[in-house]
Amino acid sequence: MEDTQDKKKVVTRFAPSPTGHLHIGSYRTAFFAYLFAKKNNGKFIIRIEDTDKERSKKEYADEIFRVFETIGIVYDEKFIQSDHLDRHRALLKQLIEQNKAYVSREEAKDGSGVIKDIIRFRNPNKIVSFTDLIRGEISTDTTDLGDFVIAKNLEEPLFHLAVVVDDYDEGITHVIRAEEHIANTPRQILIHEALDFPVPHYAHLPLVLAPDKTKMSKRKGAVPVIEYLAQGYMPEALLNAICLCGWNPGTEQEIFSRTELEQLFDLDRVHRSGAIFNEEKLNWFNREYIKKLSQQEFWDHAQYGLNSSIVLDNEEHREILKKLEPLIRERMVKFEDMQLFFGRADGLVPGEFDYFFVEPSVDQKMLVWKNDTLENAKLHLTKAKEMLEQVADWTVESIQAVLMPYAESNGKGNVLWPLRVALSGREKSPDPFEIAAILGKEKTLSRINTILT
RNA sequence: GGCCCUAUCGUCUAACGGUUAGGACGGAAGCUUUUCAAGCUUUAAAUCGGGGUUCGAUUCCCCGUAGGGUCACCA
Repeated sequence: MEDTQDKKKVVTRFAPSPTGHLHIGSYRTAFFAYLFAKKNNGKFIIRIEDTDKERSKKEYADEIFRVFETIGIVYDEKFIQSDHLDRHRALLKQLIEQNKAYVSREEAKDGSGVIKDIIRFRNPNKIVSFTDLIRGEISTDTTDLGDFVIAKNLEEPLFHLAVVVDDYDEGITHVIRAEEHIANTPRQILIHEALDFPVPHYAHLPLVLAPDKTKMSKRKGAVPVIEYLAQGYMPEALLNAICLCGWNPGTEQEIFSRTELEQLFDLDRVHRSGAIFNEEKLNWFNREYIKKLSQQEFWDHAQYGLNSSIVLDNEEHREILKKLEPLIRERMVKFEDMQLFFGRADGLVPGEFDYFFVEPSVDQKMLVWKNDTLENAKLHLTKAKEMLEQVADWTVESIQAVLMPYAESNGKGNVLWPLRVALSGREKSPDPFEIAAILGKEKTLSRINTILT
């Protein structure tokens, strides 16, 4: 495991600015930086870039930490950029003293006409090239950039300076960030050189795109990751889906454990082109992960989406709920769907499965299967009732065993449809055997009876 | 517009220069114990265009085209 002494330990970072909710794209960047560090036995740090005091909000920074926590991205260290303001100022001063930057009196760009001092970097106007770990050689003639601004004034250093100083101070070896930063890299390399800091490795990740193939933004309906979590997507599923957007290990495997990812991930298999995040596929991932949950785990999660008073306020109903597990598990996309099945806390929105708890009102016309008649439907129901009364061992299997021969000789639809409707009152539901088994003998028979009388 | 980046099914993607261009999601059809869901089977669907290089290009090079990113006293 021991690396050669001269080989520096890998340190990556995720450096968001807390100016809004972070979406899939940002967390993918974070996760890739994390995975790369893990893969190389290195360190992953998070740095909140809050140099823009007007736009940065503590609540957004808190949200990032909270999402990291629930999603399970652990960082080895965390930094708040504004804590290092003095250091940034000192180096700004140093650059000016060394004549590598200068104070420039200019009219404010906001149109106010105010004349003030800003600090510009003395651009050596040369070709800067670097090897991007994902894209290869990228070179830029920095002459086009001019003497770019690195501080608002002596007291307020800006992004480019702060990033370079912090990356150096925090020992960052690999800057892994989104593609939109490619154009910033030459500037930052110039500052590294001016400060006599070693230049880190860079890897620019492709963008996660909105469905219209442009950069994701709130305006285009980018869903904050915290929102996905709130909807009851499993963190593991979310991360799995995020991770496979722009990267894959070259095999046909799609479901990965965290450990597998930490071993398999590599920058050289990250794509160069942007990708649209496929929410349908996220749904599929989530369902796959739900399937794998133990009973206990399933209910721990399901608890989250469940707030139906009709279910929770009644001991007997809570028992029924437990029996419903297989049915809801195979119908559920995300845990928020518990509300779809069982209604909301206020009881105003009905749940799809309410009939398991409360006797449904049944539309007589719905009882009739295709071209059959209501008389026949009732006849079959009567027969079914008689047969069911004889069932001693009330399980799906025995109920089915008793009913099926009759259904087969009289037309399955003709018999089973009215029975299912009688029990559920719905056009769509699980099959009558399952409903009957969960309802219990007594309720099943009484529901049929209600229809018949 | 300048600079930079990118280009395989609708979407995410696989393919030492040699494959019937593979998989997944989604779609369609069918099967299964009516309907719903699940499951199973089958199926449609792609190498942006033009030139090279080569015995042979999805793959390498060039030119187009298209898309994207970026051009702040934001990050």
